[in-house]
Parts: sequence; C-alpha cells; structure tokens
Amino acid sequence: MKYNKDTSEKILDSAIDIFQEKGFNGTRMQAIADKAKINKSLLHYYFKSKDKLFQIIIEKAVKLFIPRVLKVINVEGDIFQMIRDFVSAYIDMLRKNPHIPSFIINEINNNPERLLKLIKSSGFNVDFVKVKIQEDIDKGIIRDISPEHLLLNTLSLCIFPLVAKPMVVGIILNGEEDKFEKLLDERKKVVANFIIDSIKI
Amino acid sequence: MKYNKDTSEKILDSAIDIFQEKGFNGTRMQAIADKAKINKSLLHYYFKSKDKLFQIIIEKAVKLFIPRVLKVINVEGDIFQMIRDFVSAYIDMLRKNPHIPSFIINEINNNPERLLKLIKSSGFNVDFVKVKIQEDIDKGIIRDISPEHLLLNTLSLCIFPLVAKPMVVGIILNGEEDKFEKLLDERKKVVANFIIDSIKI
DNA sequence: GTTAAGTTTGACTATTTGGTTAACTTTACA
DNA sequence: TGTAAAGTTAACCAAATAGTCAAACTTAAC
Repeated sequence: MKYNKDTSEKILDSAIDIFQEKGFNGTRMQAIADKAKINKSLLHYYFKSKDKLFQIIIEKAVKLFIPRVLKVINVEGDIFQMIRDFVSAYIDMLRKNPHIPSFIINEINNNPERLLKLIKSSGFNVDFVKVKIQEDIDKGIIRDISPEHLLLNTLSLCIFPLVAKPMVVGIILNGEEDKFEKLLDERKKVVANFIIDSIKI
Repeated sequence: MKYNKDTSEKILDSAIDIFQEKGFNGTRMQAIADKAKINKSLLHYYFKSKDKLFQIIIEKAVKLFIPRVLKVINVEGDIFQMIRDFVSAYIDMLRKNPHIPSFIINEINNNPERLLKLIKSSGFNVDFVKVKIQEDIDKGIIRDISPEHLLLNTLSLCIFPLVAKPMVVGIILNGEEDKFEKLLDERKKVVANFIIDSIKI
C-alpha cells in the first residue's frame, strides 16, 4: 500500500479552499489540517512542505480550469453566437468557483513565471480564436478591431466583476449584497450584447 | 520637537511600496525598515504596530486615489467625450501606480469591511455618474443600458488588464512582454471606442 | 497469529517575526 | 553649557508557525 488516497484527497480539498481564500501567506498548515480533520503531521507526510502543497494546488486549479475554458469556445459557427455562449458559460463557471479568479490574480502577481510555465506546458493557446476574429473581420461580418483587444475586452468584462466583488457591491450596488447575484445573471446577456453591439457593422 | 517628519516619511514611502507588492501577510516589518534604511524599532516608535501602519497606508492610498478618480469624471459635457477622457486619464493613472489595482483587489477580498468603510467615509459615491447616464438614455443620446452595468463595464475594461498583466502577456501577447506598454497605449482609444460603439444609437 | 509495511499521532524543535526595553545620541533651549 | 525631551539603536522576548521524529496504531500478506 502506498499512501491513503482518501486522506490526501481530504487534504487537497481543504487546502484548495483555504489557499484560495487566504492566499499563501495567510494560510496556516494547522488550518488545513483542522478543516480536513486530520493531524497536521500528515500534511508533511503526504506533501513534504507548504510550498510543495501550494504548488500542487495551483497546478490542479489551472489544469481544471483551462480545459473548461477551451470547451466553451466554439469557433465553428456564428461569431455572435460564439460570444453569447462563451460569456454565459464562462460567467457561470466563474460563479461556481468564486475564489479562483482572485486566487489566480494574486498568484500571478506574486510569481508570474511559475503560473505562466504551467499554462504553457498545458498547451493552452488562444491563437485559433484570434484567427477566427480576423477571418470575420475580413469577411465583413464584424468591424475592424484588433483581435487581441477584443479578446482582452471579453475576458475583462467577464472576470473583473467577480474579482472585485466586494468593491462592486460597496460602490456600484451601494452595499446591497443580495443584488450581486442578480447582477451576475443579468451580465450573461448584458455583456454579450455589449460586445456584439460594439463590433457589429 | 515631536517626531521626525523625515523618518516617518521614509517609513511611509517604504511601507506603501512593500505592502502594495506583498500584501499585509506577505510584508515583513524588517523589510520595511531595511528599505527605509532605519532601525526596525522606529517603525513601532512612530506607528505602534503593523496593523496601525497598514491602516494608515491604506488610508493614504484611498485618500490620494479617490479625488483623482473623481477629478477625471466630467459629467457636464458630452457623454462620449466624458468616456474618452475618463478612460484615457484612468488608464494613465493606473499605469503610474501599477501595484495599486491588485493591492486593492487583494485587500478587499481579505478584509472587505476595512477598505469599504474607508472608501465610504471619504464620501466617495458614483450616483452622479449613474444619473448622467440615465439622463442621456432618456434624451435618446445613447441606447438603453443599465447604468450599473455600463459603469462596471467601463471599470472592468480599464482595470482588469493591469491586474492580470502577466496573464495578458503570457496568453494574449504570447509572452512578448515588451508589447504590453504598447497595448495599454492603444487601449486608451480602443476601450473608449469599444464602449462608445456599443452605446451610441 | 506474526510480521512488515504503511499510516497516524502528539510531543517536540527551529525559525520567523511582531513587538519591547533599556541604554545611548542628538537636539532644543533655558 | 546643562539638561530634559526626542530620536535612535541593538539586544532581547514571546508568540506563532512550519517542520521533525519516534512511538503507537492499522492493515494486508503470508
């Protein structure tokens, strides 16, 4: 027998929650152990050190996320429908993992190389989207706009509100927290329309 | 004599840099002292504790930032010009303080109340912008869109690329870091046009 | 049942780090 | 110029926390 799958799963589940919520420096090994209801020594038995555990958590988060993102991009059909589908699916995905965006933002600012290496090694690439955009510009389906900017705009509109949730609630929604979920729901349509209205001819 | 202005300035200057870069938990008092080239005890002599120092840093950052933001919003004239001016000035402002956006994002996710209280107590409020947007919708100058969403879209498009810089470089610019500054420059026009194209009638 | 390998535990250690203290130096000014 | 207050320093302290270890326990194989 080599390693108890159950225990290491419990550790990973707890660790991902706490790292995502508190960041690397804010996370206590004891807190992970408590949440997993195991002895703290087991963390080291299974994962050697805090750094190693964190590394594995990041890797899992990225590898879980990237295929999902790619899956909701469908460049085969109508670009307007592609935008609607992507925005809707992406916002839904982010809502289900509300801590992931700020976790990644945080991590990427602390250690850009590590995360970038990971992303690249996972074969993630958006060139096919850029190509699709450029094709539709050439065909006269959408107005002339840099594919890079259009892509970045789309991601910004989807991701930022979740990353900045407390600020959105505090400043834009005047503290009415309960309106946030409604706002996100609306955004699935609003954002798609906002983009489409901007690029259609 | 009551307190050496020079020393406390040096401390604040160093502290703001390090807190912004590393966050509260990632910051070491010793690191602040080293950067300021003073003895660590002086931090406590002048600011009592890490928490107090942090509080003051946030307060300074917020009080410096908010008036600048408000200053570049001019609701008196043409809404399209208002958008152009705001986007351009805001992106420039963020570029000059590249750590501020991710610092705020992090901070507000770790301890929402603290930062929000400060922002609110400073009298920051965006209702006047919402009113202006609604007026121009009613006048038929721009299409019907929720003021909250338009505001949030604008902020998302300006702030997100800076918060996620390493990801933008890695994924959208295929690792060509030197293109990032050019991208930001372009964005001053691209984002304004993107918004205007979307809301004009 | 015995054994050996894998797993779990609590007590312990080393280090990091925010904070204190007391001695020293400089400055203001009577 | 004497002295008291302000400013500065190094040495130290206590708490927090990552990491270690040996003993105890569990499981599976024979």
